[in-house]
Amino acid sequence: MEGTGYDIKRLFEATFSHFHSASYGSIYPALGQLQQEGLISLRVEQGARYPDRKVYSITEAGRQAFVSELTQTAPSEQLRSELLVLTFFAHLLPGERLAQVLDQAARQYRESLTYLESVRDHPSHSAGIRFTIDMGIASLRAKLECLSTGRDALLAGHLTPPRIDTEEATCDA
Amino acid sequence: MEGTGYDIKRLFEATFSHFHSASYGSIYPALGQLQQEGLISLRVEQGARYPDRKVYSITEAGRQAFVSELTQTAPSEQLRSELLVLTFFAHLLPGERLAQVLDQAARQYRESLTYLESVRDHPSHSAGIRFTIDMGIASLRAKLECLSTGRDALLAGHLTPPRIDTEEATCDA
DNA sequence: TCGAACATGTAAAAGGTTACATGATTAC
DNA sequence: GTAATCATGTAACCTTTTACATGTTCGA
Repeated sequence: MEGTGYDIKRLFEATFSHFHSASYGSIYPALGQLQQEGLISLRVEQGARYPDRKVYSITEAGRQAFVSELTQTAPSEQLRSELLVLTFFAHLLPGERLAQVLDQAARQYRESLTYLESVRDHPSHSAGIRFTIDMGIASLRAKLECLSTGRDALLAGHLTPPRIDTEEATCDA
Repeated sequence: MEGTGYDIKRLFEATFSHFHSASYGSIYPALGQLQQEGLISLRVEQGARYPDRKVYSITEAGRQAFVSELTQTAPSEQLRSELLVLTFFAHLLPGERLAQVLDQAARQYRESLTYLESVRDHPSHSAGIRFTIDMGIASLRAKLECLSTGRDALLAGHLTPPRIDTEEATCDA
């Protein structure tokens, strides 16, 4: 339960990336504030190598505040998918662009999926972390399947003028 | 292709809700700005009933700008799930709280799913819209399945002290 | 030697929500 | 009569990202 701002950034990129993100611009100020509030403590490592490391650890007060926060707040969930905005207006787009975007999305999903699958069985992972990863995996697989099932219907309905009730995207079955 | 700010809000709530959201605080200023830029035009309906309606329509310039926007930007996707943050730290939480949160999430997912399934086959929906809905449906179903499969493992691993390598969340199989 | 990784931070700008302020109408 | 729906908007606030600024060390 200790680490630097840099470590936190890496943690976000490695383990949180499929459900949360944070940049240095929010991490470093937050660490400073938490320290002032006594929720984390600071130890400076003046290593011979690299710049000074500011290693933060959570305090007992911090742990309590964290658990209290997790316990009190109703968990919200927000997503903002420009991919789906795009497909929503698929009829306005040139078919090539649409195909390109769908394929690019599939590639990214596959990449994320591969990554999550590769880290899933790390023995150091708690059940909670594994569950979190499983949710990501399940969701990605579903989206990939939907993408591959719906792709042709989307592109086909595209070459004809946008007739609304002739084609079927059979992802849902 | 015309409507009021109020209509847009409803559209977001009804059709966009599973992948985007917007509040009046962003819709109304945006409409004002778009109008000044000539991308949408304004017609005021002084109906006998209700306050004046400001009905906006997209202009030809606006349509071009919109398509251009959709074509140029690489679609980003960001989600922020406090539910998964919570499960990530499941070992810190009292079991009751965890169960309550998981069940609440399942309820919300089921509700969204029911809604999406109910609107999916509207004949007025284009293939693009249907695809968008299908992605939502697929994703929700996967998450629900993962929730129900993983729930017991998460809660079971919970009563014992957080031993890390004894339990299995078998959502991924 | 050159790029990636290590390491910290700030300031400005962007983007968004919440809460407020107002008021008619319609359905129960 | 009272709640929901219709309808518009602003201002303050909050959160977050982006871009900047700086410098070392390690591996190829």
